[in-house]
Amino acid sequence: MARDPIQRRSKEKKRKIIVAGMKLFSEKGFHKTGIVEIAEEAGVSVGSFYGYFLDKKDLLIQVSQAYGSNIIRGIYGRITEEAPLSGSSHEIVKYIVDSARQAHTLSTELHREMLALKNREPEMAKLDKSITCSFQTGVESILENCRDRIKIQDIRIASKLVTGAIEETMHSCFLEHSEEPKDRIFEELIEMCTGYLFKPTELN
Amino acid sequence: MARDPIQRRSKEKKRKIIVAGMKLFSEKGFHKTGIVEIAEEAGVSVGSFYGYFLDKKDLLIQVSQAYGSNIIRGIYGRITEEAPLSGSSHEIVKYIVDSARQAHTLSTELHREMLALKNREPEMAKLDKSITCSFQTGVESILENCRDRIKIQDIRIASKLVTGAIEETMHSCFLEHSEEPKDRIFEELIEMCTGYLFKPTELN
Amino acid sequence: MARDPIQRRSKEKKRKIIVAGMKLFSEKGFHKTGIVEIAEEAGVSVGSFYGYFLDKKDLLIQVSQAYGSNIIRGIYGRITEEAPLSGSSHEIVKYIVDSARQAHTLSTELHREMLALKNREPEMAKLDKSITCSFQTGVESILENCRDRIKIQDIRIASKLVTGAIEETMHSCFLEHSEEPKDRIFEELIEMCTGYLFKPTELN
Amino acid sequence: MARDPIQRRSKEKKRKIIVAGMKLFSEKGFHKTGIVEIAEEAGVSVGSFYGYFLDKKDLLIQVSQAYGSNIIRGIYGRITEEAPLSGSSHEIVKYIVDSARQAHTLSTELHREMLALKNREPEMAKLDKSITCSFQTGVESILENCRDRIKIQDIRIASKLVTGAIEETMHSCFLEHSEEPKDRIFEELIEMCTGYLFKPTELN
DNA sequence: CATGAATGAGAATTCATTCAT
DNA sequence: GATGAATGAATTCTCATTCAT
Repeated sequence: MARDPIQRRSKEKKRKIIVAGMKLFSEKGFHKTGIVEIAEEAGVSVGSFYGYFLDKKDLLIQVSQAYGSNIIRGIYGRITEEAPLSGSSHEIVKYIVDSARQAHTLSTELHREMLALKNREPEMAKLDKSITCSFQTGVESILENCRDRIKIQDIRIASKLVTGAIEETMHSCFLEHSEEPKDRIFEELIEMCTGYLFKPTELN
Repeated sequence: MARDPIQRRSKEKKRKIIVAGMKLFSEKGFHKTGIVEIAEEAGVSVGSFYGYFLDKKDLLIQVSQAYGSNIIRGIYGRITEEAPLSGSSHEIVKYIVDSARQAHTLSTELHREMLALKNREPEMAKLDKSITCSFQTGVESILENCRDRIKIQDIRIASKLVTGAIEETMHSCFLEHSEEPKDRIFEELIEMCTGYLFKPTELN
Repeated sequence: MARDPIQRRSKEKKRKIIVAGMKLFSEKGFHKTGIVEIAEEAGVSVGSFYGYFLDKKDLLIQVSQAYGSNIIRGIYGRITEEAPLSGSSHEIVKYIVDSARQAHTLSTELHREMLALKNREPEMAKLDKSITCSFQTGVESILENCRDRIKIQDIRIASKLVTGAIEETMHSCFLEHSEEPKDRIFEELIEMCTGYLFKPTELN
Repeated sequence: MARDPIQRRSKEKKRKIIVAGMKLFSEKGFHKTGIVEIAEEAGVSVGSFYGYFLDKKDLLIQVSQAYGSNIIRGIYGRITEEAPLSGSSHEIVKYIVDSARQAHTLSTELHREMLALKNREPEMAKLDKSITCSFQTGVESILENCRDRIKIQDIRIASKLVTGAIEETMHSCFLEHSEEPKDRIFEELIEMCTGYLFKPTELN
């Protein structure tokens, strides 16, 4: 019966467990990390663990949510507000790509693990979706805000496509270690997306 | 001591185990599938399993290899030869996207599981890479073959980008169940890639 | 991860397991005794077993140590202090032989098993050696204490020989069931040792 | 159904298996040696193994018998005939001790393993007994043959005692590696036994 | 509330023995 | 007779979860 931490001490303990989980899931993966280990890392007893979390999966979900909300709040959350809408289409797309880039620099290893589990655990999938979605929504509203310079009809689908392409490129750049220079790849990515989304600039 | 099957019967048995593994890993995931279960599904004794495979991970690798080589041989392998090079740029890209689509229709669930494990198991990652690579190489050579109609400079990087975008779209369409109509998405995908790769057609 | 029992309850549990091991190893031998059986006999879960012992071999070692220290402390340990040094040489040797006899009445079956394993398990051999050694040392110091009545030069080697002969006789009397009357054998044994160790008595 | 080898080829095969068993049991111990391994070492199929032996234990027994009869025939068997009865009592005992010494030089490791199992396997115990017995009987008849110089009354018991002491000393010298010089120990052993068995020489 | 020892179902793996070819 | 692949019971060990203190 996971209790809701009311006192400060409790909250602190729960936080410690989440941090420990984040660290260990990242380092060793979900399946290879044991509860005892997590408790030790958090400086907490096994019993306490079950005071705050239903089971190991529950911890994973909360760890991922913490990670996810970091990304969402920290980066995608502000994507709309700070977008350089007055800039060139190239600049706008570059801003979007850079945002994603920042998000993925955060904690590659944990992301890896989340990805590894989202296909089996519905909670995980939901979370992943909400992260992606928040990115997608951000892009959508940016595009909405410069609808007159936009070429494509269905902003929804276009956003999906573009964010998908960006995400994938991030993964292939950060999780696998491709030989191609990252910067060249990102440039091309921006090129592709700009060309797809925006009307050609007059004087180009 | 994994014996190497020489005789027909043995080969057949090994194949059965691989098929069983493919099925169960797809349905329940690697971690939730037990050896006994696999053996039962294959109509084989546990002892026999260990006659052909070192352990469960060994089976996973071989299952994935089987799956991978299916895709490679069956689809990406022939991508270059059968590409409609004389068709319009749109048709060419459509052909590429459709190939990917076929590959992913094959065994979505297993692919899911492979993806889930490639981040922890080096063997798995290698395999995934070789599949992706075979696709990428196919696209590269197609582009090579109509270089005069191609807009982009670096075919290598462009292929990577395009195959990445296509793969990602496939996954988001087949593994997650997006609400948007698949066909619309694929159309847009083709649009994006065509616009990026090819010079604009005269009479457009 | 064999926990070291600090609290009373834990110690009690560990003791129970050792007793169970002692019993079963004695009755059925090391190889034919399973962990589950041991746990059941001890009234403890399998998990608990692994809480206190690294594995079955670890239990064997600790069982043997317990048994060994019983013998050493209980019998050989006091051999020097209580030896009837003022008695006749025959009485002294009789005392030594009787001590050994007591030691071997204790737990013949387990001793059997220890013997059976000392040739393969270094830990076991070490233990056996330390038991024998403690006996030998005891004999040495007794002989030291009546050096003037002693015939042989090298007390060390003589002790080794004598304790060896005594041990062997014990084993052949207790482990195998010889037909000869034990008492006659022990008498002769005493005779042999006395004659070897001590100068002949004047009035004999 | 262990068949009795009639043809030469069969006999040869069986012999090979026994030799293989002897080697492997010596090297790795009974429990850690597998049937497949034995068959391979013997250059024979697993099926064939079961053509000649009922099970692994059966092989052990036969291996031990082969080993035992080697000792018996080769050494203890001839002990009586070749004893230097005309020599001094010291020479006679020395001859007995040397015989035992030879017997134990033969295959220390296998003997070790036999010892390790004789306490559990009745067949094994029987065999060990028959070896010991053959030694004991040999000693008995030697003593019988110089009864006039013998001090002790009961030759039977005295032989048992003496052979026991000799055996034990052999084991402690060959199986454990005592630091004391072997030759000194053997000299003392001879001393002890001579003193016990024989009347003191007049002119000594 | 906290603790961490206890639990025991479940998982992987081995290997003596059989038997179809 | 010979072969060696097949069998599956038996064994060891792990670890998420509970609960008495």
